[in-house]
Amino acid sequence: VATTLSDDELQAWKALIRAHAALIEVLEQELIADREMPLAFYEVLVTLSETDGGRLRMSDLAARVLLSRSGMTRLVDRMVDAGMVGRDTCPADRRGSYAVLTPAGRAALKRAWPVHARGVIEHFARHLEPGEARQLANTLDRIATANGRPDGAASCGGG
Amino acid sequence: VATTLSDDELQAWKALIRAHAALIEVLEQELIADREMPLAFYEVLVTLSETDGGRLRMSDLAARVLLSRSGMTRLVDRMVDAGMVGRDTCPADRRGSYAVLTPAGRAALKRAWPVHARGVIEHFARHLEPGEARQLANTLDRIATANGRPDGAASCGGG
DNA sequence: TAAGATTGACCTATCAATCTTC
DNA sequence: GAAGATTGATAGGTCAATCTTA
Repeated sequence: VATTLSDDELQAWKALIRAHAALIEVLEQELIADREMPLAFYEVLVTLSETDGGRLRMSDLAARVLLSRSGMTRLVDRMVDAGMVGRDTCPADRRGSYAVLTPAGRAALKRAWPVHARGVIEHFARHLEPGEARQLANTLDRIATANGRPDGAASCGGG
Repeated sequence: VATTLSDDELQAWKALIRAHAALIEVLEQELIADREMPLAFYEVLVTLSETDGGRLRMSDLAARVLLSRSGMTRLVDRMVDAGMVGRDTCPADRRGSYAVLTPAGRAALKRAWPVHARGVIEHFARHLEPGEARQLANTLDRIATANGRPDGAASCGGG
């Protein structure tokens, strides 16, 4: 392992910070402007919609959306108020609680998804040259995995 | 401009989110564990140290560290409490206020920098193959710049 | 009237403690 | 006692309003 940071490496690290900040900011603004929905809501809707039955235990949901458990409790509170998800107890383990997509939640996702996809194309994918997307995905996935966030799920602190 | 998102593009975008989250988390934890300093303090110390005289107007500092003006006021409040920076009025424009590195701030940066650099090597640079750093810096800088965050400075909302 | 900085009100995240169930 | 979820206390951020100076 090298003991010094090359200029390219430092530039890459700084560019990662800037690119991330810029993208999150613009995508969130567009989603709020078009659909009055914060990115956090969108992430939860997408994550639930990818599961069978549109339901997930609170802990699992928190891990996939990179949030603490208590943070997820509060995020789901807000989404329940907005009518997008419901809560459901699980018969097998009565400690547990499910977050479940409501029909309104599915409808909201259906409307929000084109807005988000267009934003990702416009602000991110459009600036990649042929082959760069694959290369970028490869590199960043390797880094994420090496630091404990493989593709499928993730662990996150919180109580 | 394409109207659909390829799988590679979507994977790259998701990997960017995960890599960023993982890196920020581990680097912040290490800096706090070793130096009891949050990453935000570190960024301010580095930014000030790169200027002539170790001083910068509050607005300039906010722009470079990607924070709103009010956010920077509060961050500097905490750093003044910690003894790392001071405030100074500027004689030319008495509306303005400078944040200035104190000797203790310079000393804190001197101790924190090796910790941070080691973390960036260990968790980021170490996983890049030869040439990848340059490629990554190039790609991400292009995206950041296209979205309004060129290398030098940045604009940020806030009042 | 506008610009720089701060303050007030509020939002959303975390950590630690708590409640319920296993 | 341990695990899932929630709640209380608190940290740190934004926006809108305010104060001072240009």
